[in-house]
Amino acid sequence: MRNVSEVFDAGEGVEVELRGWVWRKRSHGRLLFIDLRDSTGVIQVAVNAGRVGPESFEEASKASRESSVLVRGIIAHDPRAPGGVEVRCTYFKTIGQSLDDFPIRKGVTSRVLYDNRHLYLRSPRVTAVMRIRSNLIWAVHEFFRSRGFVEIDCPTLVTAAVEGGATLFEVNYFGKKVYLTQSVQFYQEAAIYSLERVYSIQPSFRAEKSRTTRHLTEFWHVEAEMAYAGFEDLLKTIEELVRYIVIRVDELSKKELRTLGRRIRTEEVEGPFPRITYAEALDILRRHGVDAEWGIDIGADEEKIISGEFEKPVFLTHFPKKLKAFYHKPDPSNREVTLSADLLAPRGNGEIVGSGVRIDDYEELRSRILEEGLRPEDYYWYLDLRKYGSVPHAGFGMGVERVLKWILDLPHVRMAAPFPRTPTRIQP
RNA sequence: GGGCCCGUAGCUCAGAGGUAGAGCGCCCGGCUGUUAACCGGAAGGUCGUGGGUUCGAAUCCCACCGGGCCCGCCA
Repeated sequence: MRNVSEVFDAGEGVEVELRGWVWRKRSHGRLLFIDLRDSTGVIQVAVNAGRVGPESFEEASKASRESSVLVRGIIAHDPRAPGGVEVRCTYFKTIGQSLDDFPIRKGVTSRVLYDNRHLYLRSPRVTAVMRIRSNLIWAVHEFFRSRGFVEIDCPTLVTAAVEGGATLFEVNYFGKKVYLTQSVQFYQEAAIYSLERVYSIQPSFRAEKSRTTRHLTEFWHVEAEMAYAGFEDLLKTIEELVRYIVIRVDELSKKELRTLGRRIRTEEVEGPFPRITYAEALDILRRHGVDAEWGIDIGADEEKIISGEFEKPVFLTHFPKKLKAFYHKPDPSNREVTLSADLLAPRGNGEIVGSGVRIDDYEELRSRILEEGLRPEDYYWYLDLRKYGSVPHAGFGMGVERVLKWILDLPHVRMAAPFPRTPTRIQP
């Protein structure tokens, strides 16, 4: 019997030894209650001066919040205890005393919480989110592995942008200017010529000073690329991935969801996800009184209106060429729009996936690079891929923290990252 | 890059021209069934920084610094 979780499942009268940290303490003089926290949960320990030796009682009295302690005692089922179970202490020893100014307390602002993220990480609710995040990553691996995808690790230091617009973090590389990656897409495109179907789970970096509840400057990016895939294959894969991970995370995280008091709305991913084209989206916006001319960007306000029409994630497809990066393949039936799709999460949670069919023809890709005012020599190896046995292919990227924000109803993506990076926060 | 807002005790905030306040936390004392325990007491501040107006500035004005929210950009 080594952890809190096991104690809740064990029977009355069993002797137990626990190691953990003092989460809260309530003293009644000769009786004190300690809420003991370990990696699996929190349980009340009752330290009664009449039942433990004087040395143990003295240690328990002096143990401050967050002290690490060793406790031995007897399991008792008692309705007065939180959760109905407590440990009646027979022996208490402090392993590491804590200073008396532990900064994580009820009522502090998010600034204090994130300035002390290294300590805030100990809170049961944060622990639960981190376990759910781990389950989500696990589910992503399960999904891709079961479908013949190979995981590939791509470089973080790169020389050119993938996205035209997004800003890159500059790094001094032995005197040469290089950048932190925004996406591993180009490297994955190189890899499909041998592995055919690849995926990666890596950090991506965006130097935008985006101070919103859905932006981090460093975020974890699930990306995949598939040889021979067309538009339909692409949307089908994204939909099945999102459905799989939501249902699987729910299965794997029952206990953590109880700790958070959250329910994952698995009904949101049942059945096919609605698909609407950019042109149809404009119609919806006009019905809501938005002056939606062809070519306008679908911003946060527009996304909220559109996703508000549906209760499931919704694909927004066929964006105009000029709104998308140069590598997006035009729709053969209307070359002004691209075979691209963004997935908008329900309840105003915004874009969680960006995807598209890639241009596979050398000349077409080269002329698009020139049209965007970019230099083909910067993309020499990316262009090479279209010279030697090019194949149709498509891929997508999904933001891990954004998915967690959506399914757990988090107010901010920073809650989904252990040590979030934002424009104003780089420590801890 | 654009717009709005906030910096007063360790934390959360009130005070909006007249000599610095509360709650929580810490510390001390009390308490054998608490659930963010409770009760009593004590300590704790050049009011973000610099300048200006005024008999007098936490309070009004200017600049700077730090932070938050929304938008743009995106996942």
